[in-house]
Amino acid sequence: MKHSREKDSVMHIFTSYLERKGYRKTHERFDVLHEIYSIRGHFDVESLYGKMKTKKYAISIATVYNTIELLLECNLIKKHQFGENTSRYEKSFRGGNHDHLICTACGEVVEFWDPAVKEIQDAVTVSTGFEVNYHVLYFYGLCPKCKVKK
Amino acid sequence: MKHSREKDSVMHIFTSYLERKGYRKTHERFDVLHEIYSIRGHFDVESLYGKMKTKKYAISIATVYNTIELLLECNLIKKHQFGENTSRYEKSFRGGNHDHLICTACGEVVEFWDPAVKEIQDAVTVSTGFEVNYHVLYFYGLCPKCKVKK
DNA sequence: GTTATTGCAAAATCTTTGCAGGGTG
DNA sequence: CACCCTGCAAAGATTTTGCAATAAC
Repeated sequence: MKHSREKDSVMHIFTSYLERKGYRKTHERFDVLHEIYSIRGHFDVESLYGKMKTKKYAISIATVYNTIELLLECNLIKKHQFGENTSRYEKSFRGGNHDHLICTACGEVVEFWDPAVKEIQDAVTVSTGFEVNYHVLYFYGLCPKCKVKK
Repeated sequence: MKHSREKDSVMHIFTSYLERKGYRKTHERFDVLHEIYSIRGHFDVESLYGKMKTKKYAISIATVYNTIELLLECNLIKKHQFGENTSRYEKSFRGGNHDHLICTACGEVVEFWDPAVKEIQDAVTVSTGFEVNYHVLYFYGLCPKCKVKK
């Protein structure tokens, strides 16, 4: 089990969140968080659960769903639904604010970050009264290579 | 049955699409398109199907799903998955490029439009060389009511 | 007439729920 | 030692599929 500053940070954030809410700090919850922060890129519940079963964690799918709910609440993960019927998630600690450009021809994904997204969020927060926790922004189009081909 | 230029246009687009693909022009398919273009805002399959049953259209849920698939292919509707387990759709013919705020507690969806999204798109276009065709932007959080409850 | 499409119901998939037992605070 | 959380399995909800009957071309 590799230790990293990132993992220590998210464990701490999760601990604080659980304490603030009066929720219990069960080892299952930390197992899920640990496992998620070992995954690069996106994952779905099925693969996460399967991975944990393989690693001999004793955990049920119900608890995985339960924990994911908590991690969403404290913004340690992001939920995506790309049009399939299964939800996908990704960790969102530092780097959770990047957005994506997707090439509809070859599928290439490029990440970018623009501070103006935060400005839009602030404006929308004021005008609608929502409390925004996170966002998802995708630009779909053609990457340079596919643009040339066409 | 009200006639509108918009409906005539989308019927024509759909007809052309079906012909080009060699698909059959069944009355069920046009019934679904007609019904969808009578709906303001978002809808899900359940409500669309229920509405059509009430209006005494003879149609099955399987055919509704089938037709929605075709309408997605020819860009006459857009599919959204706001975090609930049911997909939602909306017509997309000259639908404007509005974006969405989604309440993660009660599922409420509010539309907004901010010109800065286009500015980000232009900036990203320049810096990455992508040719952007369309985008999706969701802000997730708590609506005013749920914010108070919490 | 051919054959894609429909309707029905059953199946498949993903997620939630109820409840008894176990672990946290 | 109270009661929140877990695991299990069953239930729910949405979407897909298989197949005979129907209708478009």
